[in-house]
Amino acid sequence: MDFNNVINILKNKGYKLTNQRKIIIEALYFSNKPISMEEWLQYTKNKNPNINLSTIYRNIDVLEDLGLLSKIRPKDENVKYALNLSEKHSHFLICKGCGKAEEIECCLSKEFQKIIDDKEFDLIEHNLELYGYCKECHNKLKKS
Amino acid sequence: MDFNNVINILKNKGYKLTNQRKIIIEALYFSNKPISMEEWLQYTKNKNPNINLSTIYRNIDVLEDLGLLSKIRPKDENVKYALNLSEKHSHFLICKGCGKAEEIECCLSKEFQKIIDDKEFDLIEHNLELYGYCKECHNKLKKS
DNA sequence: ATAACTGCAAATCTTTTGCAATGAG
DNA sequence: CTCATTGCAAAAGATTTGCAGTTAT
Repeated sequence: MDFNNVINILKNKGYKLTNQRKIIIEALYFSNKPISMEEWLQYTKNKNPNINLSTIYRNIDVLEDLGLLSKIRPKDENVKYALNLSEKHSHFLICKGCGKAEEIECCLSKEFQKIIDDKEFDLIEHNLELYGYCKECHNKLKKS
Repeated sequence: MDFNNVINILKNKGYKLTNQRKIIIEALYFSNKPISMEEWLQYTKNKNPNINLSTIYRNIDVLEDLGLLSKIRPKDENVKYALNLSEKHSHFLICKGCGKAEEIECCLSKEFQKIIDDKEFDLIEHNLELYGYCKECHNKLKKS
């Protein structure tokens, strides 16, 4: 999905495209990894120093309403945000080294599914975050 | 693992067993579901009205140090806490109706594992939370 | 006895909100 | 023109911290 698609989804739902909103979405769109609120604010302030924190928070609501936002909540760090651009249900492989996150498609194992079925549990949604080191960071670590 | 085991783990690491700490741990131990900070404080205040919020927060650090704490962070609710009593890596099936959580053992699917291996991603840890309705809540919902 | 622990109050950090001004459609 | 959006400042909520007094070992 390219950037204009995102903007169209926004407009089709009746939201206005303000300069701030465009920058706020760009920040996520052009980052190759989920970003913290601090990084988000920094990016946007670079493009428009007047952008206010509360504007970002309000746009989080907008992006959630559009179903375009992924929130990632590592155990030991602040929440991070990313655009959710694939229609398929997916999860992130998150590198503990460089922070890069890659979306991968989800498949709960059959064994898992069986356990859940046996309990007659009606599964509605799930959240899976995978942490480790990407190939590049792994190689760097080995060298040092 | 029974309650005394938990206390022994605590003492073996050199922590003291104070009245407050005992109550704080009891609250988690005797709850059949992960509890919010609010519920946690309420339980402890019932047993000892002087217990302070910051004491609970400080004991979170202790329990984490002991590797006994699970934090569950639903998308739309506050963090919830539970004791992590099984040695095996496991995850929670969390009921959106009654809040009850059941630990289940984890098994990432082979397909999943293959995707990760193909990327040469060095997986260190993962976090999986499953939400839905338990049998009882599901039945109740159907009736109404 | 003494080091760990706690309560309290204040500090810090994150997120939300009311309101008046601004700007997109 | 009109209503959504924004900036600002203040509020609310969550978590942490310094300190002096208390308690388990």
